[in-house]
Amino acid sequence: MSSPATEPSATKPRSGTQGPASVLTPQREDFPRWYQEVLAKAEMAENGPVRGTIVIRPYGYSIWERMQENVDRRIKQAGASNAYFPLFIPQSYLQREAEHVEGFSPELAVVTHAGGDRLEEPIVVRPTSETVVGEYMAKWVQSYRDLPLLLNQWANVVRWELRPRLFLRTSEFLWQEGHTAHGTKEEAAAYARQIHLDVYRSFLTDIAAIPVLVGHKTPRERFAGAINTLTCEAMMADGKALQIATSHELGQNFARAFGIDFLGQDGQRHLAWTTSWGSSTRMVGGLVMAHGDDRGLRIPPRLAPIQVVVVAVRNDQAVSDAVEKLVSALSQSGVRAISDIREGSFGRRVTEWELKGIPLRLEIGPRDLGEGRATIVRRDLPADVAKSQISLQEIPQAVKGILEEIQAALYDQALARQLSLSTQVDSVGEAIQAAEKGFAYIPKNLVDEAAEEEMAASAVTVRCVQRPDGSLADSEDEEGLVCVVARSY
RNA sequence: CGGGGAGUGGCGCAGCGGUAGCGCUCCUGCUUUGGGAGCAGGCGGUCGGGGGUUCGAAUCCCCCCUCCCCGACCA
Repeated sequence: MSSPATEPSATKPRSGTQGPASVLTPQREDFPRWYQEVLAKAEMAENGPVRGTIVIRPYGYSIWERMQENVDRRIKQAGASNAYFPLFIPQSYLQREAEHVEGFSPELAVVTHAGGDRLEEPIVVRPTSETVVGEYMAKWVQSYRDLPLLLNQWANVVRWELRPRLFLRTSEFLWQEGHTAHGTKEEAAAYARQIHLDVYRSFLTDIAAIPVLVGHKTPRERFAGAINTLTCEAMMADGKALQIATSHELGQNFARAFGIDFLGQDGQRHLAWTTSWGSSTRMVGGLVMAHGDDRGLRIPPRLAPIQVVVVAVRNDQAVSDAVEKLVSALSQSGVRAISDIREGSFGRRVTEWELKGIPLRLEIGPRDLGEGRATIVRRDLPADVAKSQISLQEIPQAVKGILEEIQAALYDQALARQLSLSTQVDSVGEAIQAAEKGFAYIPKNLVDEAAEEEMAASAVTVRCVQRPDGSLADSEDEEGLVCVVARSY
Protein backbone atom coordinates (compact mmCIF):
# COMPACT_ATOMS: atom_id res chain seq x y z
CA MET A 1 0.00 0.00 0.00
CA SER A 2 1.07 3.55 -0.53
CA SER A 3 1.39 6.29 2.04
CA PRO A 4 -1.65 7.03 4.16
CA ALA A 5 -1.70 10.58 2.85
CA THR A 6 -2.71 9.63 -0.69
CA GLU A 7 -5.84 7.78 0.08
CA PRO A 8 -8.02 5.70 -2.10
CA SER A 9 -10.63 7.41 -4.09
CA ALA A 10 -10.40 4.22 -6.06
CA THR A 11 -13.37 2.62 -4.40
CA LYS A 12 -15.48 5.69 -4.76
CA PRO A 13 -17.72 5.91 -7.79
CA ARG A 14 -17.38 8.94 -9.99
CA SER A 15 -20.51 10.64 -11.13
CA GLY A 16 -21.07 12.22 -14.51
CA THR A 17 -22.16 10.74 -17.76
CA GLN A 18 -18.97 10.45 -19.70
CA GLY A 19 -15.71 8.63 -19.42
CA PRO A 20 -15.32 5.31 -17.73
CA ALA A 21 -15.71 5.66 -13.99
CA SER A 22 -12.68 4.23 -12.33
CA VAL A 23 -13.94 1.51 -10.10
CA LEU A 24 -10.54 -0.12 -9.70
CA THR A 25 -7.04 1.02 -8.93
CA PRO A 26 -5.44 1.27 -12.39
CA GLN A 27 -3.13 -1.61 -13.21
CA ARG A 28 -0.15 0.64 -13.87
CA GLU A 29 -0.55 2.30 -10.51
CA ASP A 30 -0.52 -0.83 -8.37
CA PHE A 31 -1.00 -4.17 -10.09
CA PRO A 32 -1.29 -6.38 -6.98
CA ARG A 33 -3.91 -4.05 -5.62
CA TRP A 34 -5.79 -4.07 -8.90
CA TYR A 35 -5.75 -7.87 -8.74
CA GLN A 36 -7.18 -8.02 -5.24
CA GLU A 37 -9.82 -5.42 -5.99
CA VAL A 38 -10.99 -7.03 -9.20
CA LEU A 39 -11.36 -10.42 -7.52
CA ALA A 40 -13.40 -8.84 -4.75
CA LYS A 41 -15.57 -6.63 -6.92
CA ALA A 42 -16.21 -9.24 -9.58
CA GLU A 43 -17.24 -11.59 -6.77
CA MET A 44 -14.63 -14.15 -7.76
CA ALA A 45 -13.05 -15.11 -4.45
CA GLU A 46 -11.90 -13.96 -1.06
CA ASN A 47 -9.61 -15.08 1.68
CA GLY A 48 -10.62 -17.98 3.88
CA PRO A 49 -10.44 -17.84 7.67
CA VAL A 50 -7.14 -19.71 7.84
CA ARG A 51 -4.22 -17.84 6.35
CA GLY A 52 -3.55 -18.85 2.79
CA THR A 53 -6.92 -20.43 2.17
CA ILE A 54 -9.38 -19.29 -0.47
CA VAL A 55 -13.13 -19.10 -0.72
CA ILE A 56 -14.11 -19.36 -4.36
CA ARG A 57 -17.41 -17.59 -4.90
CA PRO A 58 -20.04 -18.85 -7.35
CA TYR A 59 -18.92 -16.68 -10.25
CA GLY A 60 -15.29 -17.65 -9.80
CA TYR A 61 -16.23 -21.27 -9.43
CA SER A 62 -18.35 -21.22 -12.58
CA ILE A 63 -15.25 -20.17 -14.51
CA TRP A 64 -13.27 -22.99 -12.90
CA GLU A 65 -16.04 -25.43 -13.84
CA ARG A 66 -15.83 -24.37 -17.46
CA MET A 67 -12.08 -24.94 -17.36
CA GLN A 68 -12.53 -28.31 -15.73
CA GLU A 69 -15.08 -29.41 -18.25
CA ASN A 70 -12.83 -28.61 -21.18
CA VAL A 71 -9.61 -29.95 -19.70
CA ASP A 72 -11.38 -33.09 -18.52
CA ARG A 73 -12.68 -33.78 -22.01
CA ARG A 74 -9.23 -33.38 -23.49
CA ILE A 75 -7.68 -35.67 -20.88
CA LYS A 76 -10.20 -38.33 -21.71
CA GLN A 77 -9.52 -37.88 -25.41
CA ALA A 78 -5.90 -38.59 -24.59
CA GLY A 79 -7.02 -41.90 -23.17
CA ALA A 80 -6.79 -41.34 -19.42
CA SER A 81 -9.53 -42.26 -16.96
CA ASN A 82 -10.57 -40.49 -13.81
CA ALA A 83 -10.09 -42.11 -10.43
CA TYR A 84 -9.76 -40.92 -6.87
CA PHE A 85 -7.03 -41.43 -4.31
CA PRO A 86 -7.08 -40.44 -0.63
CA LEU A 87 -6.35 -37.04 0.84
CA PHE A 88 -4.34 -38.68 3.63
CA ILE A 89 -0.99 -40.18 2.79
CA PRO A 90 1.28 -42.13 5.16
CA GLN A 91 4.33 -40.03 5.84
CA SER A 92 6.54 -42.99 5.03
CA TYR A 93 5.32 -42.93 1.42
CA LEU A 94 6.71 -39.47 0.87
CA GLN A 95 10.03 -40.55 2.29
CA ARG A 96 10.53 -43.32 -0.22
CA GLU A 97 11.64 -40.98 -2.97
CA ALA A 98 14.52 -38.88 -1.69
CA GLU A 99 14.21 -35.82 -3.92
CA HIS A 100 10.46 -35.85 -3.65
CA VAL A 101 10.44 -35.57 0.16
CA GLU A 102 13.17 -33.02 0.11
CA GLY A 103 11.25 -30.89 -2.34
CA PHE A 104 7.96 -31.06 -0.52
CA SER A 105 8.76 -31.26 3.18
CA PRO A 106 8.87 -27.49 3.73
CA GLU A 107 5.29 -27.14 2.60
CA LEU A 108 3.65 -30.20 4.09
CA ALA A 109 0.70 -30.14 6.45
CA VAL A 110 1.03 -33.16 8.70
CA VAL A 111 -1.67 -34.71 10.84
CA THR A 112 -0.24 -35.90 14.15
CA HIS A 113 -3.45 -36.33 16.11
CA ALA A 114 -6.74 -37.94 15.19
CA GLY A 115 -9.62 -39.49 17.04
CA GLY A 116 -8.35 -37.86 20.19
CA ASP A 117 -4.99 -39.65 20.16
CA ARG A 118 -1.53 -39.11 18.89
CA LEU A 119 -1.02 -41.13 15.71
CA GLU A 120 1.61 -43.85 15.52
CA GLU A 121 2.68 -42.68 12.10
CA PRO A 122 1.99 -39.09 11.10
CA ILE A 123 -0.28 -38.64 8.09
CA VAL A 124 0.54 -36.15 5.40
CA VAL A 125 -2.22 -34.16 3.72
CA ARG A 126 -1.47 -34.73 0.05
CA PRO A 127 0.65 -32.07 -1.58
CA THR A 128 0.46 -34.20 -4.77
CA SER A 129 -0.24 -37.88 -5.22
CA GLU A 130 2.70 -39.54 -6.98
CA THR A 131 3.39 -41.63 -3.91
CA VAL A 132 -0.05 -43.05 -3.18
CA VAL A 133 -0.75 -43.54 -6.83
CA GLY A 134 2.62 -45.27 -7.17
CA GLU A 135 1.73 -47.69 -4.42
CA TYR A 136 -1.44 -48.73 -6.23
CA MET A 137 0.08 -48.74 -9.66
CA ALA A 138 2.57 -51.25 -8.32
CA LYS A 139 -0.35 -53.44 -7.38
CA TRP A 140 -2.28 -53.01 -10.62
CA VAL A 141 0.60 -53.37 -13.02
CA GLN A 142 1.71 -56.97 -13.40
CA SER A 143 2.16 -57.53 -17.10
CA TYR A 144 3.06 -55.47 -20.12
CA ARG A 145 -0.59 -55.97 -21.01
CA ASP A 146 -1.53 -53.71 -18.11
CA LEU A 147 0.35 -50.84 -19.70
CA PRO A 148 0.02 -48.05 -20.34
CA LEU A 149 -1.93 -47.24 -17.21
CA LEU A 150 -3.42 -43.80 -17.68
CA LEU A 151 -5.03 -42.18 -14.64
CA ASN A 152 -6.22 -38.73 -13.70
CA GLN A 153 -7.85 -37.32 -10.61
CA TRP A 154 -9.58 -34.06 -9.75
CA ALA A 155 -8.80 -33.18 -6.18
CA ASN A 156 -7.74 -30.64 -3.65
CA VAL A 157 -4.13 -30.56 -2.46
CA VAL A 158 -2.38 -28.77 0.36
CA ARG A 159 0.97 -27.03 0.17
CA TRP A 160 1.57 -24.70 3.08
CA GLU A 161 2.37 -21.36 1.55
CA LEU A 162 4.38 -18.61 3.16
CA ARG A 163 3.17 -15.92 0.79
CA PRO A 164 -0.31 -16.70 -0.40
CA ARG A 165 -2.14 -14.89 -3.17
CA LEU A 166 -5.68 -15.66 -4.21
CA PHE A 167 -5.74 -18.34 -6.95
CA LEU A 168 -2.00 -18.03 -7.63
CA ARG A 169 -0.65 -19.52 -4.45
CA THR A 170 -2.99 -20.75 -1.78
CA SER A 171 -2.33 -23.33 0.88
CA GLU A 172 -5.17 -25.44 -0.42
CA PHE A 173 -6.03 -25.48 -4.08
CA LEU A 174 -8.02 -27.48 -6.59
CA TRP A 175 -6.42 -29.21 -9.50
CA GLN A 176 -6.26 -32.12 -11.82
CA GLU A 177 -3.30 -34.46 -11.52
CA GLY A 178 -2.59 -37.14 -14.08
CA HIS A 179 -0.45 -40.18 -13.35
CA THR A 180 0.62 -42.67 -15.92
CA ALA A 181 2.85 -45.73 -16.20
CA HIS A 182 4.43 -46.92 -19.44
CA GLY A 183 6.61 -49.72 -20.68
CA THR A 184 9.36 -47.58 -22.15
CA LYS A 185 11.03 -44.26 -21.54
CA GLU A 186 10.15 -43.11 -25.05
CA GLU A 187 6.50 -43.87 -24.63
CA ALA A 188 6.35 -42.07 -21.29
CA ALA A 189 8.11 -39.05 -22.75
CA ALA A 190 5.76 -39.01 -25.74
CA TYR A 191 2.70 -39.17 -23.52
CA ALA A 192 3.84 -36.34 -21.26
CA ARG A 193 4.47 -34.31 -24.38
CA GLN A 194 1.10 -35.17 -25.85
CA ILE A 195 -0.71 -34.09 -22.70
CA HIS A 196 1.34 -30.96 -22.57
CA LEU A 197 0.53 -29.88 -26.09
CA ASP A 198 -2.90 -31.33 -26.77
CA VAL A 199 -4.42 -30.74 -23.37
CA TYR A 200 -2.67 -27.80 -21.76
CA ARG A 201 -1.33 -25.70 -24.55
CA SER A 202 -4.33 -26.14 -26.73
CA PHE A 203 -6.80 -25.45 -23.92
CA LEU A 204 -4.89 -22.34 -22.88
CA THR A 205 -4.54 -20.89 -26.34
CA ASP A 206 -7.80 -22.00 -27.97
CA ILE A 207 -10.19 -21.66 -25.06
CA ALA A 208 -8.59 -19.39 -22.46
CA ALA A 209 -7.09 -17.20 -25.20
CA ILE A 210 -3.81 -17.04 -23.32
CA PRO A 211 -0.69 -17.25 -25.47
CA VAL A 212 1.71 -19.63 -23.78
CA LEU A 213 5.34 -20.52 -24.14
CA VAL A 214 6.07 -24.21 -23.97
CA GLY A 215 9.44 -25.53 -22.99
CA HIS A 216 11.57 -27.55 -20.65
CA LYS A 217 12.40 -26.56 -17.09
CA THR A 218 16.04 -26.37 -16.12
CA PRO A 219 17.15 -28.97 -13.56
CA ARG A 220 16.93 -26.27 -10.92
CA GLU A 221 13.27 -25.58 -11.65
CA ARG A 222 12.20 -29.19 -12.13
CA PHE A 223 9.53 -30.99 -10.17
CA ALA A 224 10.96 -32.80 -7.14
CA GLY A 225 11.62 -36.32 -8.31
CA ALA A 226 11.27 -35.73 -12.06
CA ILE A 227 13.88 -36.32 -14.74
CA ASN A 228 12.23 -33.80 -17.04
CA THR A 229 9.58 -31.14 -16.59
CA LEU A 230 7.64 -29.40 -19.35
CA THR A 231 5.92 -26.13 -18.63
CA CYS A 232 3.38 -23.72 -20.08
CA GLU A 233 4.36 -20.17 -19.19
CA ALA A 234 2.29 -17.10 -19.86
CA MET A 235 2.95 -13.40 -19.51
CA MET A 236 0.64 -11.47 -17.23
CA ALA A 237 -0.37 -7.85 -17.82
CA ASP A 238 2.46 -6.60 -15.61
CA GLY A 239 5.12 -8.46 -17.59
CA LYS A 240 5.67 -11.20 -15.05
CA ALA A 241 5.52 -14.87 -15.95
CA LEU A 242 3.07 -17.41 -14.61
CA GLN A 243 3.61 -21.14 -14.81
CA ILE A 244 0.15 -22.36 -15.71
CA ALA A 245 0.57 -26.09 -16.23
CA THR A 246 3.34 -28.65 -16.03
CA SER A 247 3.99 -32.18 -17.24
CA HIS A 248 6.71 -34.39 -15.85
CA GLU A 249 8.66 -37.42 -16.89
CA LEU A 250 9.43 -39.19 -13.65
CA GLY A 251 11.79 -41.69 -15.22
CA GLN A 252 11.90 -44.81 -13.09
CA ASN A 253 12.31 -42.92 -9.81
CA PHE A 254 8.84 -43.63 -8.50
CA ALA A 255 8.65 -47.03 -10.14
CA ARG A 256 11.77 -47.98 -8.23
CA ALA A 257 10.55 -46.50 -4.96
CA PHE A 258 7.14 -48.19 -5.15
CA GLY A 259 7.95 -51.31 -7.08
CA ILE A 260 5.99 -50.57 -10.22
CA ASP A 261 7.29 -53.37 -12.40
CA PHE A 262 5.90 -55.73 -14.97
CA LEU A 263 6.68 -58.91 -16.82
CA GLY A 264 7.55 -58.06 -20.40
CA GLN A 265 7.03 -60.05 -23.58
CA ASP A 266 10.60 -61.17 -23.13
CA GLY A 267 9.65 -62.90 -19.90
CA GLN A 268 11.82 -60.54 -17.85
CA ARG A 269 10.74 -58.11 -15.12
CA HIS A 270 11.06 -54.45 -16.06
CA LEU A 271 10.59 -51.24 -14.10
CA ALA A 272 7.87 -49.02 -15.50
CA TRP A 273 8.37 -45.41 -16.61
CA THR A 274 5.92 -42.97 -15.08
CA THR A 275 4.68 -39.45 -15.76
CA SER A 276 2.59 -36.91 -13.91
CA TRP A 277 1.01 -33.67 -15.06
CA GLY A 278 -1.21 -31.04 -13.52
CA SER A 279 -3.19 -27.86 -13.91
CA SER A 280 -4.91 -26.01 -11.13
CA THR A 281 -7.15 -23.17 -10.03
CA ARG A 282 -4.07 -21.06 -10.66
CA MET A 283 -5.37 -20.95 -14.22
CA VAL A 284 -8.19 -18.74 -13.00
CA GLY A 285 -5.66 -16.28 -11.62
CA GLY A 286 -3.74 -16.44 -14.88
CA LEU A 287 -6.89 -15.71 -16.83
CA VAL A 288 -7.60 -12.68 -14.68
CA MET A 289 -4.08 -11.29 -14.98
CA ALA A 290 -3.68 -12.06 -18.67
CA HIS A 291 -6.86 -10.39 -19.88
CA GLY A 292 -8.09 -8.03 -17.18
CA ASP A 293 -8.00 -4.28 -17.75
CA ASP A 294 -8.71 -1.18 -15.69
CA ARG A 295 -12.42 -1.76 -15.95
CA GLY A 296 -12.31 -5.31 -14.67
CA LEU A 297 -12.14 -8.86 -15.94
CA ARG A 298 -12.37 -9.84 -19.57
CA ILE A 299 -13.38 -13.44 -20.00
CA PRO A 300 -12.87 -14.98 -23.44
CA PRO A 301 -16.21 -16.04 -24.93
CA ARG A 302 -15.42 -19.74 -25.39
CA LEU A 303 -14.69 -19.99 -21.70
CA ALA A 304 -17.17 -17.47 -20.32
CA PRO A 305 -19.97 -18.94 -18.21
CA ILE A 306 -22.03 -15.95 -19.38
CA GLN A 307 -21.26 -14.87 -22.92
CA VAL A 308 -23.92 -12.24 -23.36
CA VAL A 309 -25.88 -10.13 -20.94
CA VAL A 310 -28.92 -8.32 -22.23
CA VAL A 311 -29.55 -5.24 -20.15
CA ALA A 312 -32.85 -3.42 -19.91
CA VAL A 313 -31.95 0.23 -19.87
CA ARG A 314 -35.19 1.12 -18.15
CA ASN A 315 -37.37 -0.74 -15.77
CA ASP A 316 -40.22 -0.81 -18.21
CA GLN A 317 -42.53 -3.62 -19.22
CA ALA A 318 -42.13 -3.37 -22.99
CA VAL A 319 -38.38 -3.16 -22.65
CA SER A 320 -38.23 -6.10 -20.23
CA ASP A 321 -40.31 -8.21 -22.56
CA ALA A 322 -38.01 -7.43 -25.46
CA VAL A 323 -35.00 -8.31 -23.31
CA GLU A 324 -36.40 -11.66 -22.26
CA LYS A 325 -37.41 -12.47 -25.79
CA LEU A 326 -33.93 -11.77 -27.01
CA VAL A 327 -32.33 -13.86 -24.28
CA SER A 328 -34.44 -16.84 -25.15
CA ALA A 329 -33.64 -16.46 -28.83
CA LEU A 330 -29.95 -16.36 -28.00
CA SER A 331 -30.21 -19.33 -25.67
CA GLN A 332 -31.94 -21.28 -28.38
CA SER A 333 -29.12 -20.63 -30.77
CA GLY A 334 -26.70 -22.01 -28.21
CA VAL A 335 -25.37 -18.77 -26.73
CA ARG A 336 -24.94 -18.57 -22.97
CA ALA A 337 -27.04 -15.46 -22.33
CA ILE A 338 -28.73 -13.90 -19.34
CA SER A 339 -30.99 -10.93 -18.84
CA ASP A 340 -30.65 -7.99 -16.51
CA ILE A 341 -34.02 -6.44 -15.89
CA ARG A 342 -33.27 -5.54 -12.30
CA GLU A 343 -34.17 -2.28 -10.67
CA GLY A 344 -31.36 0.10 -10.00
CA SER A 345 -29.47 2.56 -12.08
CA PHE A 346 -28.32 1.59 -15.50
CA GLY A 347 -24.77 2.71 -14.85
CA ARG A 348 -24.38 0.58 -11.80
CA ARG A 349 -25.64 -2.55 -13.49
CA VAL A 350 -23.47 -2.03 -16.54
CA THR A 351 -20.43 -1.50 -14.37
CA GLU A 352 -21.06 -4.81 -12.65
CA TRP A 353 -21.12 -6.71 -15.95
CA GLU A 354 -17.96 -4.99 -17.06
CA LEU A 355 -16.23 -5.92 -13.81
CA LYS A 356 -17.25 -9.51 -14.34
CA GLY A 357 -15.87 -9.45 -17.85
CA ILE A 358 -18.96 -10.59 -19.75
CA PRO A 359 -17.69 -10.55 -23.36
CA LEU A 360 -20.71 -9.00 -24.98
CA ARG A 361 -23.43 -6.73 -23.66
CA LEU A 362 -26.65 -5.84 -25.42
CA GLU A 363 -28.59 -2.85 -24.19
CA ILE A 364 -32.22 -2.29 -24.96
CA GLY A 365 -34.05 0.88 -23.98
CA PRO A 366 -37.19 2.63 -25.17
CA ARG A 367 -35.24 4.48 -27.86
CA ASP A 368 -33.70 1.26 -29.18
CA LEU A 369 -37.02 -0.51 -29.05
CA GLY A 370 -38.69 2.26 -31.01
CA GLU A 371 -36.17 1.76 -33.78
CA GLY A 372 -36.14 -2.03 -33.62
CA ARG A 373 -32.54 -2.22 -32.60
CA ALA A 374 -30.25 -2.73 -29.65
CA THR A 375 -26.97 -1.23 -28.59
CA ILE A 376 -24.16 -3.77 -28.66
CA VAL A 377 -21.05 -3.30 -26.55
CA ARG A 378 -17.88 -5.38 -26.86
CA ARG A 379 -15.80 -5.87 -23.74
CA ASP A 380 -12.58 -6.44 -25.68
CA LEU A 381 -12.51 -2.90 -27.08
CA PRO A 382 -11.78 0.42 -25.36
CA ALA A 383 -14.94 1.99 -23.99
CA ASP A 384 -15.02 4.80 -26.55
CA VAL A 385 -15.18 2.48 -29.56
CA ALA A 386 -16.93 -0.53 -28.07
CA LYS A 387 -20.50 0.50 -28.84
CA SER A 388 -22.54 0.15 -31.97
CA GLN A 389 -26.13 -0.44 -33.06
CA ILE A 390 -27.59 -3.62 -34.38
CA SER A 391 -31.09 -4.50 -35.48
CA LEU A 392 -32.98 -6.89 -33.24
CA GLN A 393 -33.58 -9.41 -36.00
CA GLU A 394 -29.93 -9.65 -36.85
CA ILE A 395 -28.77 -10.33 -33.34
CA PRO A 396 -29.18 -14.09 -32.90
CA GLN A 397 -27.19 -14.92 -36.00
CA ALA A 398 -24.65 -12.12 -35.61
CA VAL A 399 -23.73 -12.79 -32.03
CA LYS A 400 -21.81 -16.02 -32.55
CA GLY A 401 -19.53 -14.39 -35.05
CA ILE A 402 -18.92 -11.40 -32.82
CA LEU A 403 -18.10 -13.68 -29.90
CA GLU A 404 -15.50 -15.41 -32.03
CA GLU A 405 -14.04 -12.04 -32.97
CA ILE A 406 -13.77 -11.16 -29.30
CA GLN A 407 -12.15 -14.50 -28.58
CA ALA A 408 -9.52 -13.81 -31.23
CA ALA A 409 -9.07 -10.19 -30.15
CA LEU A 410 -8.30 -11.14 -26.57
CA TYR A 411 -5.71 -13.63 -27.73
CA ASP A 412 -4.18 -11.13 -30.11
CA GLN A 413 -4.01 -8.41 -27.48
CA ALA A 414 -2.30 -10.72 -25.00
CA LEU A 415 0.13 -11.90 -27.66
CA ALA A 416 0.91 -8.36 -28.78
CA ARG A 417 1.73 -7.39 -25.23
CA GLN A 418 3.91 -10.45 -24.75
CA LEU A 419 5.85 -9.69 -27.89
CA SER A 420 6.25 -6.02 -27.07
CA LEU A 421 7.64 -6.86 -23.64
CA SER A 422 10.07 -9.51 -24.88
CA THR A 423 13.71 -8.77 -25.55
CA GLN A 424 16.56 -10.73 -27.14
CA VAL A 425 19.71 -10.46 -25.06
CA ASP A 426 23.14 -12.01 -25.04
CA SER A 427 24.38 -11.68 -21.53
CA VAL A 428 23.10 -12.61 -18.11
CA GLY A 429 23.32 -9.00 -16.95
CA GLU A 430 21.12 -7.84 -19.82
CA ALA A 431 18.70 -10.64 -19.13
CA ILE A 432 18.28 -9.50 -15.54
CA GLN A 433 17.80 -5.96 -16.79
CA ALA A 434 15.24 -6.95 -19.42
CA ALA A 435 13.33 -9.09 -16.95
CA GLU A 436 12.39 -5.92 -15.10
CA LYS A 437 9.89 -5.29 -17.87
CA GLY A 438 9.07 -8.66 -19.33
CA PHE A 439 10.64 -11.73 -20.92
CA ALA A 440 14.29 -11.96 -21.90
CA TYR A 441 15.44 -14.51 -24.48
CA ILE A 442 19.02 -15.59 -24.00
CA PRO A 443 21.02 -18.38 -25.68
CA LYS A 444 21.05 -21.40 -23.43
CA ASN A 445 24.78 -21.88 -23.70
CA LEU A 446 25.21 -18.62 -21.75
CA VAL A 447 23.16 -19.91 -18.85
CA ASP A 448 24.95 -22.28 -16.54
CA GLU A 449 24.19 -23.00 -12.90
CA ALA A 450 26.17 -20.01 -11.72
CA ALA A 451 24.16 -17.77 -14.06
CA GLU A 452 20.91 -19.14 -12.70
CA GLU A 453 22.18 -18.42 -9.22
CA GLU A 454 23.05 -14.88 -10.18
CA MET A 455 19.65 -14.29 -11.70
CA ALA A 456 17.89 -15.78 -8.70
CA ALA A 457 19.56 -13.15 -6.55
CA SER A 458 17.56 -10.60 -8.56
CA ALA A 459 14.35 -12.61 -8.29
CA VAL A 460 14.69 -13.65 -11.92
CA THR A 461 14.48 -17.25 -13.11
CA VAL A 462 14.67 -19.31 -16.25
CA ARG A 463 11.00 -19.91 -16.99
CA CYS A 464 11.60 -22.35 -19.78
CA VAL A 465 14.02 -23.63 -22.39
CA GLN A 466 12.78 -23.84 -25.97
CA ARG A 467 13.83 -23.64 -29.60
CA PRO A 468 14.41 -20.17 -31.04
CA ASP A 469 11.19 -20.50 -33.04
CA GLY A 470 9.25 -21.16 -29.84
CA SER A 471 8.65 -24.83 -30.44
CA LEU A 472 9.18 -27.53 -27.88
CA ALA A 473 12.59 -29.19 -28.17
CA ASP A 474 12.90 -32.96 -28.29
CA SER A 475 15.19 -32.75 -25.32
CA GLU A 476 16.70 -30.18 -23.08
CA ASP A 477 20.11 -31.14 -24.44
CA GLU A 478 19.30 -30.22 -28.01
CA GLU A 479 21.73 -27.76 -29.61
CA GLY A 480 20.90 -24.08 -30.09
CA LEU A 481 18.12 -23.70 -27.53
CA VAL A 482 17.18 -20.44 -25.82
CA CYS A 483 16.20 -19.69 -22.25
CA VAL A 484 13.23 -17.48 -21.51
CA VAL A 485 14.05 -15.52 -18.40
CA ALA A 486 11.62 -13.47 -16.32
CA ARG A 487 10.30 -12.50 -12.96
CA SER A 488 7.45 -14.76 -12.01
CA TYR A 489 4.53 -15.40 -9.73
C1' C B 1 12.43 -17.30 9.78
C1' G B 2 14.88 -11.91 8.95
C1' G B 3 13.40 -6.59 7.98
C1' G B 4 9.25 -2.98 7.80
C1' G B 5 3.94 -1.60 8.66
C1' A B 6 -1.19 -2.23 10.56
C1' G B 7 -5.34 -4.19 13.70
C1' U B 8 -11.81 0.74 15.30
C1' G B 9 -19.49 -1.47 12.06
C1' G B 10 -19.66 -5.72 5.74
C1' C B 11 -15.50 -2.55 3.13
C1' G B 12 -12.17 1.87 3.42
C1' C B 13 -10.69 5.20 7.17
C1' A B 14 -10.59 9.31 11.23
C1' G B 15 -10.19 9.82 16.42
C1' C B 16 -4.59 9.02 20.08
C1' G B 17 -6.77 10.30 28.06
C1' G B 18 -13.27 12.40 29.13
C1' U B 19 -17.01 7.10 27.53
C1' A B 20 -17.00 6.18 19.38
C1' G B 21 -17.40 9.02 14.33
C1' C B 22 -17.12 9.72 8.72
C1' G B 23 -17.50 7.75 3.52
C1' C B 24 -19.16 3.56 0.84
C1' U B 25 -22.30 -0.71 1.44
C1' C B 26 -26.97 -2.46 3.55
C1' C B 27 -32.50 -1.64 4.94
C1' U B 28 -37.32 1.47 4.34
C1' G B 29 -40.03 5.22 1.64
C1' C B 30 -40.57 8.60 -2.29
C1' U B 31 -38.48 10.58 -6.74
C1' U B 32 -35.44 8.17 -10.43
C1' U B 33 -33.20 4.79 -14.43
C1' G B 34 -29.18 5.75 -22.09
C1' G B 35 -22.42 4.98 -17.75
C1' G B 36 -21.52 3.33 -10.32
C1' A B 37 -28.71 8.41 -9.16
C1' G B 38 -31.15 12.14 -5.42
C1' C B 39 -33.65 13.26 -0.90
C1' A B 40 -35.39 11.66 3.87
C1' G B 41 -35.23 8.15 7.60
C1' G B 42 -32.87 3.69 9.61
C1' C B 43 -29.81 -1.03 10.98
C1' G B 44 -24.95 -2.08 12.34
C1' G B 45 -18.97 -1.63 16.53
C1' U B 46 -18.12 -4.12 24.66
C1' C B 47 -12.26 -0.07 19.13
C1' G B 48 -7.66 -7.99 17.85
C1' G B 49 -7.00 -10.65 23.03
C1' G B 50 -5.20 -10.48 28.11
C1' G B 51 -3.03 -7.80 32.04
C1' G B 52 -1.57 -3.03 34.08
C1' U B 53 -1.53 2.66 34.98
C1' U B 54 -5.68 6.22 35.90
C1' C B 55 -11.40 9.05 38.99
C1' G B 56 -11.78 7.71 33.75
C1' A B 57 -8.35 3.90 28.33
C1' A B 58 -9.84 3.00 21.34
C1' U B 59 -6.12 6.51 23.14
C1' C B 60 -0.52 5.44 27.88
C1' C B 61 2.63 0.76 29.49
C1' C B 62 3.65 -4.77 29.24
C1' C B 63 2.66 -9.61 27.10
C1' C B 64 0.23 -12.45 23.37
C1' C B 65 -2.44 -13.19 18.67
C1' U B 66 -3.53 -11.96 13.70
C1' C B 67 -3.07 -9.62 9.03
C1' C B 68 -0.36 -6.87 5.14
C1' C B 69 4.28 -5.44 2.45
C1' C B 70 9.69 -6.64 1.23
C1' G B 71 13.45 -11.02 1.12
C1' A B 72 14.71 -17.33 1.12
C1' C B 73 10.52 -21.98 -1.28
C1' C B 74 6.33 -23.12 -4.60
C1' A B 75 0.79 -25.41 -9.27
